[in-house]
Amino acid sequence: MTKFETKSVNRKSDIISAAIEVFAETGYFRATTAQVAERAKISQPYIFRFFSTKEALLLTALEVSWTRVIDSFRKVVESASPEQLETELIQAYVVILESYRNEVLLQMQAQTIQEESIREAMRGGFGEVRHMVLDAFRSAGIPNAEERTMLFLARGMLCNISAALAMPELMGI
Amino acid sequence: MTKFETKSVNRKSDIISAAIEVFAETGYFRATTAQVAERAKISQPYIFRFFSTKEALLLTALEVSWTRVIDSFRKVVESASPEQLETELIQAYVVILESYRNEVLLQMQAQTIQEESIREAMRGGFGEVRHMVLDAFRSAGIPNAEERTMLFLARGMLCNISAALAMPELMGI
DNA sequence: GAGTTGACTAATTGATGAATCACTAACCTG
DNA sequence: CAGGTTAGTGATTCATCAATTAGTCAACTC
Repeated sequence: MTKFETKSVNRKSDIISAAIEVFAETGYFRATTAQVAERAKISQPYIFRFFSTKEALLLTALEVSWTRVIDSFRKVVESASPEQLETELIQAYVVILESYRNEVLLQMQAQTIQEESIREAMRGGFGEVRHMVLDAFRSAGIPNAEERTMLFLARGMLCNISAALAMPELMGI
Repeated sequence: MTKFETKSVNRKSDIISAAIEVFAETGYFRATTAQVAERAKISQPYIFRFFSTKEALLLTALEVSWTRVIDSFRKVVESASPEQLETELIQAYVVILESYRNEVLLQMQAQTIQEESIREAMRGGFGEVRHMVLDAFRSAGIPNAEERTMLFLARGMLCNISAALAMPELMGI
């Protein structure tokens, strides 16, 4: 592990973190690569050493944000008792909403981008979460697992909006 | 009603309709006023006779889209029987999702725009819908009206995502 | 310690966009 | 029909952005 490699890896994740912040705050299309670079404390062209296009950076940022949710839920699924499963999943999501608000805001933005590569990434992330929750509900012997999964996801999406618009009256958790 | 006034009104609503389409398809920040003008079959500068800024046009487009939902729900609330209330509200929303997809996509975009004027418009629209549904559920004697309203809204938001990402497996209606 | 490699940036490019300006043509009114 | 008003546009402005190029400098290699 040379000094170079270490820096390089850090730079890449610096850029991703900066991109998540700037994209979430400003909006992906309005945000500029110069703003991302400034936040990451590098020069603007240097972003393109790690990401061939701005869109490639967005896709990586989305992957990070979905991994956050999926890993968090997986831990709950692997450890929670059947009775506590749904409660703990909800708690895990609340933690994400509070600690990684920008990642959620970025996912919400990406939901409306009509670009096939991005829609694919979003379908992938959403589908994986749904599948994991559904399997977990079934394994826990929860009746109407299909319906309960849908309601769980639906409440999550309403929480997103509640957080994004600062409407606490919608946060029914 | 002179010929002038009539034309002028038509132009304005032409522009709004075009803006809803173009903003929804392309994304508000990426979409250009030239694209909106082309869709409305007018010149680009002429947009600014009716809307002082691009953002003013967005706000008007959002108002139109919220009016669509609110008027539609009001009709249901004023006519439906207590037993059929929720079912008919859901049906009304499905119609909107199918017939005015672009307006819904625009609302979804606006949910993530961190600009106070836009957040205010979104809070206003969302709040009015919530209030109307909650009152109607209470008037209909539905138990746990608060909770049922939340679930109704939550399912609606999941339907939006299902439609936006083309994930029919999420459409649980 | 000459030469190579890797980290990083300044300067530039070629497009593009919101908004303004200056204008024409049609219409309407007295 | 003269003077004023409305509908509408071409051309321009000034700013901005993603991406490229060409390069600097420090560190490692042998």
